[in-house]
Amino acid sequence: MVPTESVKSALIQKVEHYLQLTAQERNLLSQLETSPRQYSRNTEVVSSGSPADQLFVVQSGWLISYTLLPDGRRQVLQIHFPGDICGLSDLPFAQTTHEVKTLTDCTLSAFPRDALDPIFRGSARLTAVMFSMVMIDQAIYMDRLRVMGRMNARERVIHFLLSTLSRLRVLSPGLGTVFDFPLTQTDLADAVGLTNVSVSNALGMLQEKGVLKRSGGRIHVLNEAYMRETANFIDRYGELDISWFPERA
Amino acid sequence: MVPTESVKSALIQKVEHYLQLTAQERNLLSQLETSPRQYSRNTEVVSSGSPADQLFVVQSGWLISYTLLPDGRRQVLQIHFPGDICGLSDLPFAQTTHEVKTLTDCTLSAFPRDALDPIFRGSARLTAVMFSMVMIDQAIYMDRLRVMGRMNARERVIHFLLSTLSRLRVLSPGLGTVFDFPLTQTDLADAVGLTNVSVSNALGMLQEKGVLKRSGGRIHVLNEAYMRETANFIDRYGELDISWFPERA
DNA sequence: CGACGCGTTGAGTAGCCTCAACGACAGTGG
DNA sequence: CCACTGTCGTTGAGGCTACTCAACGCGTCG
Repeated sequence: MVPTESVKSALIQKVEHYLQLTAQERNLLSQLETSPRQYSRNTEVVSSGSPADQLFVVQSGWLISYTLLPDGRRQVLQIHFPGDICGLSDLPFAQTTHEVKTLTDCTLSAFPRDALDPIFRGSARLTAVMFSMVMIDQAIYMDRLRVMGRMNARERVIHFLLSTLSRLRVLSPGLGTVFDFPLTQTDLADAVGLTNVSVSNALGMLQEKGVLKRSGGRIHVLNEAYMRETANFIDRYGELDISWFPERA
Repeated sequence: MVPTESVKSALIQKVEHYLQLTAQERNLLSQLETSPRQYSRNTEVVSSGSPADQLFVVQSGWLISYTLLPDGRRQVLQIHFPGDICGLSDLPFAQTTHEVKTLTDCTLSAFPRDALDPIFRGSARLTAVMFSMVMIDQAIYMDRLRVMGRMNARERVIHFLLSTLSRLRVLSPGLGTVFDFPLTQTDLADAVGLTNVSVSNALGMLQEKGVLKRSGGRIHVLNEAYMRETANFIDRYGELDISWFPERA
Protein backbone atom coordinates (compact mmCIF):
# COMPACT_ATOMS: atom_id res chain seq x y z
CA MET A 1 0.00 0.00 0.00
CA VAL A 2 3.00 2.30 0.25
CA PRO A 3 2.98 4.50 -2.85
CA THR A 4 5.77 3.78 -5.26
CA GLU A 5 7.21 6.04 -7.89
CA SER A 6 5.12 4.42 -10.55
CA VAL A 7 1.78 5.08 -8.79
CA LYS A 8 1.15 8.78 -8.81
CA SER A 9 -0.23 9.96 -5.54
CA ALA A 10 -2.62 12.88 -5.35
CA LEU A 11 0.01 15.23 -3.94
CA ILE A 12 2.58 14.45 -6.62
CA GLN A 13 -0.10 14.82 -9.24
CA LYS A 14 -1.04 18.23 -7.92
CA VAL A 15 2.55 19.45 -7.72
CA GLU A 16 3.22 18.15 -11.21
CA HIS A 17 0.30 20.23 -12.40
CA TYR A 18 2.71 23.12 -11.90
CA LEU A 19 6.18 21.66 -12.35
CA GLN A 20 7.76 18.59 -13.92
CA LEU A 21 9.49 16.76 -11.08
CA THR A 22 12.66 14.73 -11.09
CA ALA A 23 12.64 11.19 -9.74
CA GLN A 24 14.46 12.40 -6.66
CA GLU A 25 11.89 15.11 -6.03
CA ARG A 26 9.03 12.66 -6.44
CA ASN A 27 10.79 10.48 -4.00
CA LEU A 28 11.03 13.29 -1.46
CA LEU A 29 7.34 14.01 -1.79
CA SER A 30 6.31 10.39 -1.55
CA GLN A 31 7.82 10.32 1.92
CA LEU A 32 4.82 12.39 2.99
CA GLU A 33 2.40 9.83 1.70
CA THR A 34 3.18 6.67 3.54
CA SER A 35 0.58 4.91 5.65
CA PRO A 36 -2.73 5.96 4.10
CA ARG A 37 -5.76 5.40 6.30
CA GLN A 38 -9.49 5.27 5.66
CA TYR A 39 -11.97 7.60 7.35
CA SER A 40 -15.68 7.30 6.90
CA ARG A 41 -18.10 10.08 6.09
CA ASN A 42 -18.73 12.70 8.76
CA THR A 43 -15.79 11.84 10.97
CA GLU A 44 -13.89 14.43 12.95
CA VAL A 45 -10.25 13.99 11.94
CA VAL A 46 -8.76 16.88 13.88
CA SER A 47 -10.36 18.64 16.79
CA SER A 48 -9.43 22.19 17.65
CA GLY A 49 -6.88 22.54 20.40
CA SER A 50 -5.29 19.14 19.98
CA PRO A 51 -1.52 18.91 19.45
CA ALA A 52 -0.57 20.10 15.99
CA ASP A 53 2.05 17.48 15.50
CA GLN A 54 0.84 15.88 12.32
CA LEU A 55 -0.36 16.87 8.89
CA PHE A 56 -2.41 15.00 6.32
CA VAL A 57 -2.20 14.50 2.63
CA VAL A 58 -5.65 13.95 1.18
CA GLN A 59 -5.58 10.98 -1.17
CA SER A 60 -9.29 10.81 -1.86
CA GLY A 61 -12.51 12.37 -0.58
CA TRP A 62 -13.61 15.80 0.61
CA LEU A 63 -13.06 17.40 4.01
CA ILE A 64 -13.91 20.74 5.55
CA SER A 65 -12.07 22.68 8.21
CA TYR A 66 -13.93 25.18 10.32
CA THR A 67 -13.83 27.18 13.54
CA LEU A 68 -16.57 27.76 16.03
CA LEU A 69 -17.37 30.88 17.97
CA PRO A 70 -18.22 30.54 21.64
CA ASP A 71 -21.92 31.05 20.87
CA GLY A 72 -21.95 28.28 18.30
CA ARG A 73 -21.66 30.33 15.13
CA ARG A 74 -19.47 28.47 12.66
CA GLN A 75 -17.11 29.57 9.92
CA VAL A 76 -16.02 27.08 7.32
CA LEU A 77 -12.46 27.98 6.39
CA GLN A 78 -11.53 25.59 3.67
CA ILE A 79 -12.61 22.62 1.63
CA HIS A 80 -9.87 20.03 1.27
CA PHE A 81 -9.55 18.00 -1.90
CA PRO A 82 -7.26 15.19 -2.99
CA GLY A 83 -3.71 16.47 -3.29
CA ASP A 84 -4.16 19.03 -0.53
CA ILE A 85 -1.98 19.04 2.52
CA CYS A 86 -4.29 19.71 5.37
CA GLY A 87 -2.99 21.00 8.66
CA LEU A 88 -0.33 23.18 7.04
CA SER A 89 -1.92 26.28 8.47
CA ASP A 90 -1.27 24.96 11.97
CA LEU A 91 2.40 24.46 11.23
CA PRO A 92 3.55 27.36 13.38
CA PHE A 93 1.43 26.50 16.39
CA ALA A 94 1.62 23.97 19.16
CA GLN A 95 -2.13 23.33 19.04
CA THR A 96 -4.45 23.08 16.11
CA THR A 97 -6.60 26.13 15.52
CA HIS A 98 -9.60 24.58 13.85
CA GLU A 99 -11.58 21.39 13.41
CA VAL A 100 -11.34 19.17 10.37
CA LYS A 101 -14.03 16.71 9.43
CA THR A 102 -14.75 14.47 6.49
CA LEU A 103 -17.67 15.21 4.18
CA THR A 104 -17.32 11.95 2.31
CA ASP A 105 -15.38 8.75 2.89
CA CYS A 106 -11.72 9.70 2.71
CA THR A 107 -8.23 8.29 2.46
CA LEU A 108 -5.59 10.33 4.27
CA SER A 109 -1.86 9.92 4.78
CA ALA A 110 -0.57 11.40 8.02
CA PHE A 111 2.97 12.66 8.44
CA PRO A 112 4.80 14.54 11.20
CA ARG A 113 5.81 18.16 10.78
CA ASP A 114 9.53 17.43 10.67
CA ALA A 115 8.99 15.27 7.62
CA LEU A 116 9.13 18.58 5.76
CA ASP A 117 12.82 19.00 6.61
CA PRO A 118 14.14 16.60 3.98
CA ILE A 119 12.20 18.57 1.38
CA PHE A 120 13.59 21.91 2.51
CA ARG A 121 17.07 20.45 2.60
CA GLY A 122 16.91 18.22 -0.43
CA SER A 123 15.45 20.49 -3.09
CA ALA A 124 15.34 24.26 -3.27
CA ARG A 125 13.07 23.87 -6.25
CA LEU A 126 10.58 21.76 -4.38
CA THR A 127 10.74 24.22 -1.52
CA ALA A 128 9.97 27.03 -3.93
CA VAL A 129 7.01 25.22 -5.42
CA MET A 130 5.60 24.35 -2.01
CA PHE A 131 6.07 27.95 -0.99
CA SER A 132 4.27 29.04 -4.12
CA MET A 133 1.40 26.67 -3.55
CA VAL A 134 0.97 28.05 -0.07
CA MET A 135 0.95 31.54 -1.54
CA ILE A 136 -1.72 30.50 -4.01
CA ASP A 137 -3.83 29.42 -1.08
CA GLN A 138 -3.17 32.77 0.48
CA ALA A 139 -4.29 34.54 -2.68
CA ILE A 140 -7.48 32.54 -2.46
CA TYR A 141 -8.04 33.56 1.12
CA MET A 142 -7.68 37.15 -0.01
CA ASP A 143 -10.20 36.58 -2.75
CA ARG A 144 -12.59 35.13 -0.23
CA LEU A 145 -12.01 38.08 2.04
CA ARG A 146 -13.07 40.32 -0.80
CA VAL A 147 -16.11 38.17 -1.40
CA MET A 148 -17.17 38.19 2.23
CA GLY A 149 -16.42 41.83 2.70
CA ARG A 150 -17.96 43.29 -0.38
CA MET A 151 -20.32 40.94 -2.16
CA ASN A 152 -23.98 40.06 -1.73
CA ALA A 153 -25.55 36.66 -1.22
CA ARG A 154 -25.86 35.65 -4.85
CA GLU A 155 -22.34 36.75 -5.70
CA ARG A 156 -20.95 34.87 -2.72
CA VAL A 157 -22.62 31.63 -3.61
CA ILE A 158 -21.55 31.89 -7.22
CA HIS A 159 -17.98 32.65 -6.29
CA PHE A 160 -17.79 29.70 -3.99
CA LEU A 161 -19.10 27.30 -6.61
CA LEU A 162 -16.70 28.57 -9.24
CA SER A 163 -13.80 28.35 -6.87
CA THR A 164 -14.70 24.77 -6.06
CA LEU A 165 -14.97 23.89 -9.72
CA SER A 166 -11.58 25.43 -10.46
CA ARG A 167 -9.91 23.49 -7.71
CA LEU A 168 -11.43 20.25 -8.90
CA ARG A 169 -10.11 20.93 -12.38
CA VAL A 170 -6.53 21.08 -11.11
CA LEU A 171 -6.60 17.36 -10.47
CA SER A 172 -9.15 16.52 -13.18
CA PRO A 173 -8.22 18.62 -16.19
CA GLY A 174 -10.95 17.00 -18.24
CA LEU A 175 -13.71 18.01 -15.83
CA GLY A 176 -16.54 19.78 -17.60
CA THR A 177 -19.35 21.67 -15.90
CA VAL A 178 -20.92 18.97 -13.75
CA PHE A 179 -19.46 18.06 -10.40
CA ASP A 180 -20.28 16.34 -7.13
CA PHE A 181 -21.01 18.73 -4.33
CA PRO A 182 -21.34 16.95 -0.99
CA LEU A 183 -21.78 20.10 1.11
CA THR A 184 -25.11 20.82 2.73
CA GLN A 185 -26.53 24.28 2.22
CA THR A 186 -25.63 24.99 5.81
CA ASP A 187 -22.00 24.08 5.07
CA LEU A 188 -22.02 26.40 2.10
CA ALA A 189 -23.64 29.12 4.16
CA ASP A 190 -21.01 28.79 6.87
CA ALA A 191 -18.33 29.04 4.22
CA VAL A 192 -19.55 32.30 2.71
CA GLY A 193 -21.02 33.99 5.76
CA LEU A 194 -24.73 33.50 5.15
CA THR A 195 -27.55 31.36 6.54
CA ASN A 196 -28.86 28.20 4.95
CA VAL A 197 -32.05 30.11 4.15
CA SER A 198 -30.23 32.73 2.11
CA VAL A 199 -28.23 30.06 0.33
CA SER A 200 -31.42 28.22 -0.54
CA ASN A 201 -32.92 31.41 -1.91
CA ALA A 202 -29.82 32.28 -3.89
CA LEU A 203 -29.51 28.82 -5.42
CA GLY A 204 -33.20 28.76 -6.21
CA MET A 205 -32.93 32.11 -7.95
CA LEU A 206 -29.91 30.98 -9.97
CA GLN A 207 -31.64 27.80 -11.02
CA GLU A 208 -34.72 29.83 -11.92
CA LYS A 209 -32.62 32.01 -14.19
CA GLY A 210 -31.07 28.97 -15.84
CA VAL A 211 -27.59 29.70 -14.58
CA LEU A 212 -27.15 26.33 -12.91
CA LYS A 213 -28.99 23.13 -12.12
CA ARG A 214 -28.92 20.89 -9.09
CA SER A 215 -29.71 17.20 -8.85
CA GLY A 216 -28.85 14.92 -6.00
CA GLY A 217 -25.53 16.05 -4.64
CA ARG A 218 -24.40 17.40 -7.99
CA ILE A 219 -24.12 20.84 -9.52
CA HIS A 220 -24.43 21.52 -13.21
CA VAL A 221 -23.00 24.87 -14.26
CA LEU A 222 -24.99 26.06 -17.25
CA ASN A 223 -23.67 29.57 -17.76
CA GLU A 224 -20.15 29.75 -16.48
CA ALA A 225 -19.34 32.97 -18.30
CA TYR A 226 -22.21 34.76 -16.61
CA MET A 227 -21.16 33.40 -13.26
CA ARG A 228 -17.54 34.47 -13.67
CA GLU A 229 -18.64 37.92 -14.68
CA THR A 230 -21.12 38.31 -11.85
CA ALA A 231 -18.81 37.16 -9.08
CA ASN A 232 -15.76 38.78 -10.66
CA PHE A 233 -14.05 35.44 -10.39
CA ILE A 234 -10.33 35.05 -10.98
CA ASP A 235 -8.88 31.58 -11.33
CA ARG A 236 -5.77 31.44 -9.18
CA TYR A 237 -4.81 27.95 -10.24
CA GLY A 238 -2.86 27.15 -13.30
CA GLU A 239 -1.10 30.47 -13.45
CA LEU A 240 2.04 29.60 -11.49
CA ASP A 241 4.97 31.73 -12.64
CA ILE A 242 8.07 29.61 -12.14
CA SER A 243 10.49 31.85 -13.96
CA TRP A 244 12.28 32.77 -10.74
CA PHE A 245 12.65 29.20 -9.47
CA PRO A 246 16.09 27.82 -8.62
CA GLU A 247 17.70 25.41 -11.07
CA ARG A 248 17.14 21.72 -10.67
CA ALA A 249 19.41 20.55 -7.87
CA MET B 1 22.81 53.08 4.05
CA VAL B 2 23.24 49.38 3.35
CA PRO B 3 22.31 47.53 6.53
CA THR B 4 25.20 45.80 8.19
CA GLU B 5 25.14 42.99 10.66
CA SER B 6 25.44 45.38 13.53
CA VAL B 7 22.40 47.46 12.56
CA LYS B 8 19.33 45.33 13.02
CA SER B 9 16.94 45.78 10.19
CA ALA B 10 13.21 45.46 10.70
CA LEU B 11 13.03 42.07 9.01
CA ILE B 12 15.83 40.55 11.07
CA GLN B 13 14.28 41.99 14.17
CA LYS B 14 10.95 40.40 13.35
CA VAL B 15 12.46 37.00 12.56
CA GLU B 16 14.51 37.14 15.74
CA HIS B 17 11.31 37.67 17.65
CA TYR B 18 10.76 34.00 16.91
CA LEU B 19 14.21 32.51 16.55
CA GLN B 20 17.77 33.36 17.53
CA LEU B 21 19.69 33.65 14.28
CA THR B 22 23.27 32.78 13.49
CA ALA B 23 25.53 35.37 11.87
CA GLN B 24 25.28 33.48 8.62
CA GLU B 25 21.49 33.49 8.73
CA ARG B 26 21.41 37.21 9.50
CA ASN B 27 23.66 37.67 6.57
CA LEU B 28 21.33 35.76 4.29
CA LEU B 29 18.39 37.87 5.39
CA SER B 30 20.24 41.13 5.06
CA GLN B 31 20.63 40.39 1.37
CA LEU B 32 16.94 41.18 1.08
CA GLU B 33 17.39 44.58 2.59
CA THR B 34 19.82 46.39 0.39
CA SER B 35 18.91 49.62 -1.33
CA PRO B 36 16.25 51.13 0.93
CA ARG B 37 14.18 53.87 -0.69
CA GLN B 38 11.90 56.57 0.66
CA TYR B 39 8.24 56.87 -0.31
CA SER B 40 6.04 59.69 0.84
CA ARG B 41 2.58 59.42 2.32
CA ASN B 42 -0.24 58.27 0.05
CA THR B 43 1.93 56.95 -2.74
CA GLU B 44 0.96 53.97 -4.83
CA VAL B 45 3.92 51.59 -4.59
CA VAL B 46 2.47 48.68 -6.55
CA SER B 47 -0.43 48.86 -8.95
CA SER B 48 -2.52 45.81 -9.67
CA GLY B 49 -1.59 43.96 -12.82
CA SER B 50 1.99 45.16 -13.01
CA PRO B 51 4.79 42.58 -13.23
CA ALA B 52 5.26 40.78 -9.94
CA ASP B 53 9.01 40.69 -10.20
CA GLN B 54 9.94 42.40 -6.98
CA LEU B 55 9.09 42.27 -3.31
CA PHE B 56 9.56 44.82 -0.57
CA VAL B 57 10.78 44.70 2.97
CA VAL B 58 9.14 47.43 5.02
CA GLN B 59 11.77 49.25 7.05
CA SER B 60 9.53 51.96 8.44
CA GLY B 61 6.02 53.29 7.94
CA TRP B 62 2.59 51.78 7.26
CA LEU B 63 1.14 50.57 3.97
CA ILE B 64 -2.12 48.97 2.92
CA SER B 65 -2.79 46.54 0.13
CA TYR B 66 -6.26 46.32 -1.36
CA THR B 67 -8.25 45.14 -4.34
CA LEU B 68 -11.00 46.90 -6.21
CA LEU B 69 -14.16 45.48 -7.68
CA PRO B 70 -15.20 46.64 -11.12
CA ASP B 71 -17.90 48.85 -9.61
CA GLY B 72 -15.45 50.57 -7.30
CA ARG B 73 -16.09 48.66 -4.10
CA ARG B 74 -12.80 48.19 -2.29
CA GLN B 75 -11.46 45.52 0.01
CA VAL B 76 -8.43 46.25 2.14
CA LEU B 77 -6.49 43.00 2.42
CA GLN B 78 -3.63 43.79 4.68
CA ILE B 79 -1.83 46.42 6.65
CA HIS B 80 1.93 46.23 6.25
CA PHE B 81 4.23 47.15 9.13
CA PRO B 82 7.98 47.38 9.51
CA GLY B 83 9.51 43.92 9.20
CA ASP B 84 6.83 42.69 6.81
CA ILE B 85 7.70 41.39 3.40
CA CYS B 86 5.11 42.82 1.13
CA GLY B 87 4.41 41.27 -2.22
CA LEU B 88 4.97 37.72 -0.98
CA SER B 89 1.40 36.83 -1.82
CA ASP B 90 2.09 37.58 -5.47
CA LEU B 91 5.06 35.24 -5.50
CA PRO B 92 3.34 32.58 -7.60
CA PHE B 93 1.95 34.95 -10.18
CA ALA B 94 3.34 36.80 -13.14
CA GLN B 95 1.30 39.91 -12.35
CA THR B 96 0.48 41.50 -9.05
CA THR B 97 -3.02 40.86 -7.82
CA HIS B 98 -3.60 43.95 -5.73
CA GLU B 99 -2.57 47.54 -5.16
CA VAL B 100 -0.21 48.64 -2.43
CA LYS B 101 -0.08 52.20 -1.19
CA THR B 102 1.62 54.02 1.65
CA LEU B 103 -0.42 55.40 4.53
CA THR B 104 2.53 57.26 6.02
CA ASP B 105 5.99 58.14 4.82
CA CYS B 106 7.80 54.84 4.34
CA THR B 107 11.20 53.32 3.79
CA LEU B 108 11.15 50.16 1.68
CA SER B 109 13.86 47.82 0.43
CA ALA B 110 13.03 46.16 -2.85
CA PHE B 111 14.42 42.78 -3.86
CA PRO B 112 13.77 40.40 -6.75
CA ARG B 113 11.95 37.12 -6.25
CA ASP B 114 14.98 34.97 -6.93
CA ALA B 115 16.77 36.59 -4.01
CA LEU B 116 14.86 34.04 -1.96
CA ASP B 117 16.87 31.19 -3.47
CA PRO B 118 19.98 31.69 -1.35
CA ILE B 119 17.78 31.49 1.72
CA PHE B 120 16.10 28.29 0.62
CA ARG B 121 19.48 26.80 -0.25
CA GLY B 122 21.53 28.23 2.56
CA SER B 123 19.46 27.48 5.63
CA ALA B 124 16.73 24.94 6.13
CA ARG B 125 16.06 26.56 9.46
CA LEU B 126 15.54 29.97 7.95
CA THR B 127 13.33 28.39 5.33
CA ALA B 128 11.27 26.78 8.06
CA VAL B 129 10.86 30.03 9.93
CA MET B 130 9.87 31.92 6.79
CA PHE B 131 7.41 29.17 6.01
CA SER B 132 6.04 29.44 9.52
CA MET B 133 5.70 33.19 9.31
CA VAL B 134 3.73 32.82 6.12
CA MET B 135 1.50 30.30 7.84
CA ILE B 136 0.95 32.72 10.70
CA ASP B 137 -0.27 35.22 8.14
CA GLN B 138 -2.53 32.55 6.78
CA ALA B 139 -3.92 31.85 10.23
CA ILE B 140 -4.67 35.53 10.47
CA TYR B 141 -6.49 35.52 7.18
CA MET B 142 -8.59 32.68 8.49
CA ASP B 143 -9.34 34.64 11.63
CA ARG B 144 -10.41 37.57 9.51
CA LEU B 145 -12.58 35.31 7.43
CA ARG B 146 -14.33 34.26 10.60
CA VAL B 147 -14.71 37.87 11.60
CA MET B 148 -16.15 38.93 8.27
CA GLY B 149 -18.36 35.91 7.97
CA ARG B 150 -19.81 35.71 11.41
CA MET B 151 -19.36 38.89 13.40
CA ASN B 152 -21.27 42.16 13.65
CA ALA B 153 -19.98 45.67 13.17
CA ARG B 154 -18.74 46.29 16.70
CA GLU B 155 -17.02 42.94 16.93
CA ARG B 156 -15.34 43.50 13.59
CA VAL B 157 -13.95 46.88 14.50
CA ILE B 158 -12.71 45.63 17.86
CA HIS B 159 -11.06 42.63 16.30
CA PHE B 160 -9.26 44.73 13.76
CA LEU B 161 -7.92 47.12 16.37
CA LEU B 162 -6.69 44.30 18.58
CA SER B 163 -5.05 42.58 15.68
CA THR B 164 -3.27 45.79 14.75
CA LEU B 165 -2.09 46.29 18.31
CA SER B 166 -0.77 42.73 18.50
CA ARG B 167 1.19 43.11 15.33
CA LEU B 168 2.72 46.35 16.52
CA ARG B 169 3.81 44.63 19.71
CA VAL B 170 5.86 42.10 17.77
CA LEU B 171 8.34 44.78 16.86
CA SER B 172 7.76 46.95 19.94
CA PRO B 173 7.47 44.57 22.86
CA GLY B 174 7.22 47.48 25.27
CA LEU B 175 4.17 48.94 23.54
CA GLY B 176 1.35 49.60 25.96
CA THR B 177 -2.21 50.43 25.01
CA VAL B 178 -1.76 53.60 22.99
CA PHE B 179 -0.80 53.48 19.36
CA ASP B 180 -0.77 55.52 16.18
CA PHE B 181 -3.52 54.61 13.78
CA PRO B 182 -3.13 56.38 10.45
CA LEU B 183 -6.10 54.67 8.74
CA THR B 184 -9.16 56.69 7.89
CA GLN B 185 -12.48 55.25 8.96
CA THR B 186 -13.10 54.41 5.33
CA ASP B 187 -9.87 52.40 5.26
CA LEU B 188 -10.95 50.55 8.36
CA ALA B 189 -14.40 49.98 6.90
CA ASP B 190 -12.92 48.58 3.71
CA ALA B 191 -10.78 46.25 5.79
CA VAL B 192 -13.62 44.73 7.78
CA GLY B 193 -16.41 44.86 5.24
CA LEU B 194 -18.44 47.80 6.53
CA THR B 195 -19.09 51.40 5.55
CA ASN B 196 -17.41 54.41 7.07
CA VAL B 197 -20.75 55.29 8.65
CA SER B 198 -20.98 52.00 10.51
CA VAL B 199 -17.39 52.29 11.64
CA SER B 200 -18.04 55.77 12.94
CA ASN B 201 -21.06 54.51 14.87
CA ALA B 202 -19.19 51.52 16.24
CA LEU B 203 -16.23 53.59 17.38
CA GLY B 204 -18.51 56.20 18.88
CA MET B 205 -20.35 53.55 20.81
CA LEU B 206 -17.12 52.01 22.10
CA GLN B 207 -15.81 55.36 23.18
CA GLU B 208 -19.15 56.08 24.84
CA LYS B 209 -18.86 52.87 26.84
CA GLY B 210 -15.32 53.74 27.88
CA VAL B 211 -13.75 50.85 26.02
CA LEU B 212 -11.37 53.01 24.03
CA LYS B 213 -10.48 56.61 23.34
CA ARG B 214 -9.43 58.38 20.18
CA SER B 215 -7.39 61.51 19.78
CA GLY B 216 -5.76 62.72 16.65
CA GLY B 217 -4.57 59.70 14.76
CA ARG B 218 -4.11 57.66 17.91
CA ILE B 219 -6.08 54.94 19.63
CA HIS B 220 -6.04 54.38 23.36
CA VAL B 221 -7.27 50.95 24.39
CA LEU B 222 -8.88 51.29 27.82
CA ASN B 223 -10.41 47.88 28.35
CA GLU B 224 -8.42 45.34 26.42
CA ALA B 225 -9.83 42.37 28.31
CA TYR B 226 -13.36 43.32 27.37
CA MET B 227 -12.33 43.79 23.77
CA ARG B 228 -10.59 40.42 23.56
CA GLU B 229 -13.60 38.75 25.06
CA THR B 230 -16.10 40.48 22.81
CA ALA B 231 -14.28 39.86 19.57
CA ASN B 232 -13.08 36.42 20.63
CA PHE B 233 -9.61 37.55 19.75
CA ILE B 234 -6.71 35.12 19.57
CA ASP B 235 -3.20 36.47 19.34
CA ARG B 236 -1.43 34.52 16.61
CA TYR B 237 1.92 36.17 17.15
CA GLY B 238 4.39 35.08 19.72
CA GLU B 239 3.23 31.51 19.80
CA LEU B 240 5.57 30.04 17.20
CA ASP B 241 6.24 26.38 17.93
CA ILE B 242 9.72 25.66 16.65
CA SER B 243 10.10 22.23 18.15
CA TRP B 244 10.03 20.58 14.73
CA PHE B 245 12.60 22.89 13.13
CA PRO B 246 15.73 21.48 11.52
CA GLU B 247 19.01 21.80 13.39
CA ARG B 248 21.19 24.79 12.80
CA ALA B 249 23.01 24.22 9.53
C1' DC C 1 -10.44 82.44 2.04
C1' DG C 2 -12.20 78.54 -0.49
C1' DA C 3 -11.63 73.65 -1.42
C1' DC C 4 -11.26 69.32 0.12
C1' DG C 5 -10.91 65.30 3.09
C1' DC C 6 -12.62 63.41 7.16
C1' DG C 7 -15.80 62.29 10.78
C1' DT C 8 -20.48 62.66 12.65
C1' DT C 9 -25.37 62.38 12.75
C1' DG C 10 -30.15 61.60 11.02
C1' DA C 11 -33.92 59.58 8.06
C1' DG C 12 -35.40 56.09 5.36
C1' DT C 13 -34.47 51.56 3.04
C1' DA C 14 -33.02 46.96 1.74
C1' DG C 15 -30.97 42.72 2.31
C1' DC C 16 -30.31 39.21 5.14
C1' DC C 17 -31.60 37.11 9.54
C1' DT C 18 -34.68 34.68 12.84
C1' DC C 19 -38.32 31.81 13.67
C1' DA C 20 -41.34 28.53 12.09
C1' DA C 21 -43.74 25.06 9.52
C1' DC C 22 -43.69 21.55 6.11
C1' DG C 23 -42.37 17.94 2.59
C1' DA C 24 -38.93 14.74 0.85
C1' DC C 25 -35.80 11.45 1.84
C1' DA C 26 -32.47 8.12 4.12
C1' DG C 27 -31.39 5.31 7.84
C1' DT C 28 -32.97 2.54 11.78
C1' DG C 29 -35.27 -0.78 14.38
C1' DG C 30 -39.29 -3.49 15.29
C1' DC D 1 -41.93 -4.48 5.27
C1' DC D 2 -43.23 -0.39 7.51
C1' DA D 3 -43.51 3.18 11.17
C1' DC D 4 -40.16 6.24 13.34
C1' DT D 5 -36.63 9.55 13.41
C1' DG D 6 -33.57 12.95 12.03
C1' DT D 7 -31.44 15.60 8.34
C1' DC D 8 -32.02 18.52 4.60
C1' DG D 9 -34.12 21.86 1.66
C1' DT D 10 -37.93 25.10 0.84
C1' DT D 11 -41.03 28.78 1.74
C1' DG D 12 -43.34 32.55 4.37
C1' DA D 13 -43.81 36.36 7.93
C1' DG D 14 -41.68 39.71 10.47
C1' DG D 15 -37.63 42.10 12.38
C1' DC D 16 -33.07 44.11 12.67
C1' DT D 17 -28.60 45.44 11.23
C1' DA D 18 -26.07 47.82 8.29
C1' DC D 19 -26.63 50.44 4.00
C1' DT D 20 -27.66 54.66 1.17
C1' DC D 21 -28.21 59.34 0.85
C1' DA D 22 -27.57 63.63 2.74
C1' DA D 23 -26.25 67.53 5.51
C1' DC D 24 -23.02 69.71 8.45
C1' DG D 25 -18.78 70.88 11.34
C1' DC D 26 -14.02 70.71 11.66
C1' DG D 27 -9.32 70.90 10.35
C1' DT D 28 -5.71 71.23 6.77
C1' DC D 29 -3.71 72.91 2.81
C1' DG D 30 -3.11 75.50 -1.15
